[in-house]
Amino acid sequence: MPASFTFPSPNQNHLLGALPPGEFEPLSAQLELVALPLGKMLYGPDEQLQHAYFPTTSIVSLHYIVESGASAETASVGSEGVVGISLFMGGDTTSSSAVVQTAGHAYRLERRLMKAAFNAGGLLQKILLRYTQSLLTQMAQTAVCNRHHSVEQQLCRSLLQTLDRMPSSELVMTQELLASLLGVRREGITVAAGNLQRDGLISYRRGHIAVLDRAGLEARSCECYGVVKRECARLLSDVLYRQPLPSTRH
Amino acid sequence: MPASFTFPSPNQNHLLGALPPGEFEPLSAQLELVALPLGKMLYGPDEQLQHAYFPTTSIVSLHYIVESGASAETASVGSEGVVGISLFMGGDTTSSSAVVQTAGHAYRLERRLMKAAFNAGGLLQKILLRYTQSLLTQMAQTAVCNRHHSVEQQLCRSLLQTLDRMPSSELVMTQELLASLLGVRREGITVAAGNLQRDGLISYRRGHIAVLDRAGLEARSCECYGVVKRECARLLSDVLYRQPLPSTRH
DNA sequence: TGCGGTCTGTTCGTTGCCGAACAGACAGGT
DNA sequence: ACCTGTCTGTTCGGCAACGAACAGACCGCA
Repeated sequence: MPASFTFPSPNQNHLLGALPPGEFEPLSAQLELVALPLGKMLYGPDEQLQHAYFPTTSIVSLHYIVESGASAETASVGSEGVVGISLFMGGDTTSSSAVVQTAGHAYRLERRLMKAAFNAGGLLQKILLRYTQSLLTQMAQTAVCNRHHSVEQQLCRSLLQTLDRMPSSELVMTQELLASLLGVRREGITVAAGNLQRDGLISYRRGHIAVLDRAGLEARSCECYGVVKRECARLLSDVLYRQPLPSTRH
Repeated sequence: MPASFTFPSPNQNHLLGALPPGEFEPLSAQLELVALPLGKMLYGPDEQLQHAYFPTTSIVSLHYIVESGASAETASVGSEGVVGISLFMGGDTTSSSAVVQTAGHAYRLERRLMKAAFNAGGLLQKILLRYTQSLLTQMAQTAVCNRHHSVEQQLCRSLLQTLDRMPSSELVMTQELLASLLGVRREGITVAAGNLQRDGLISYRRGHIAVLDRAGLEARSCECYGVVKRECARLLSDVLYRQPLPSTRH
């Protein structure tokens, strides 16, 4: 990716923002801006998706619940992506579920309109395929990370990935939530977060985490954070049109 | 999926075999049958892919090597799929590598011809997108499996997945290879495989594993085996044309 | 028939995470 | 100001997998 590459302003969706005006205009009338509260399930396992969601300020976690009741995140989606891949890839359902991890907003597009927009070809189709490829990378890396990296490393990664999608350095998430995302015990997060706080990297109180030393977090994170971020940027940098959306939008 | 659904004969590639004659004919001249020896690396991390591979009798493992040197499989591809997704999804490279896990044959298609065939639309495009969706499921499930399931459960899953792609119940793989696929120590496989042999589910000698009790393996495997298999069948059952390829092909 | 390399079995101690249970601390509502 | 529910901190034992090192077994080849 070119050194000059930067992500678009964080209060819009990058995929939609990458469309040229001529392609965005017909779509804009079909998009509906919705608020996504923390914990809302956009779809569950094997459930017919009704909409695709293009997050702007929200973050959605794709995760899977095993028979024993434990769960694990397989990927997360923010303003750089879209939730509901299976609508255009085919199948209409997935075995995983999608849950709002950080409250915020998203544009949503009705099922059939999403399919039609994809099938129309154009830049949108190319962008969506590229994004799907980056999602593959993210899932593959999550698999590797779950196998080989410690809870503390994964916590750093998760915090950084969330931070990248937030306007401020203040994250709103409890240790309980972090534990369920990583698929570990809450106590494990308490210990790891305690270490990070002791060393001055973060500070937190009851569900609010402030990142004090971003570089420090990166140093203690596993390689997975960088791998996913670079790959995502590389895949999308040359298809992103990067014209800001009209400032009227939220 | 309909109860009557069965996979096509295992000595051909299911995706290619699903094409109607009119779509397969122009493609067939561009396909090249190649032998894939055990251990051959089809591509490495960030390496420009030169071909897409449609396995017939071979099995290819997609895996990632972490900085510490450890590795883990993120997905595997047999005759039900294709290696080289990124050629049509975009990006042309991935951060993972592809290594032959079971020797055999595959049809390969040169990079630009693969892109052209995909961009021509038609059933092939739809099939490839569906397959990509099933690959997403497989990777997500691998992530979850790595987090929550024991070595023995994962060993059972891995054996079953390999078995499904083999004509016989005789697998050719050392414990060392299985360990590197699952991303665990070889000793862990020795113990787990020892237990399975003691209980009469498998029997093995120096790199050859015979499955004696398939149902027993399924019972001791984690849910992931079934989830991936069902989802793969569901996604592909309604696009597979299922006309056998001419018997001249290998 | 013997040699050599590969594959498998087994031994230590160690460690990171789990499972359960409980105590304290903070925030927000009424 | 209180009370209640939620969030965080800490304890214990237990276990699965790790890391390293080595012994034995088997196969193929010379």
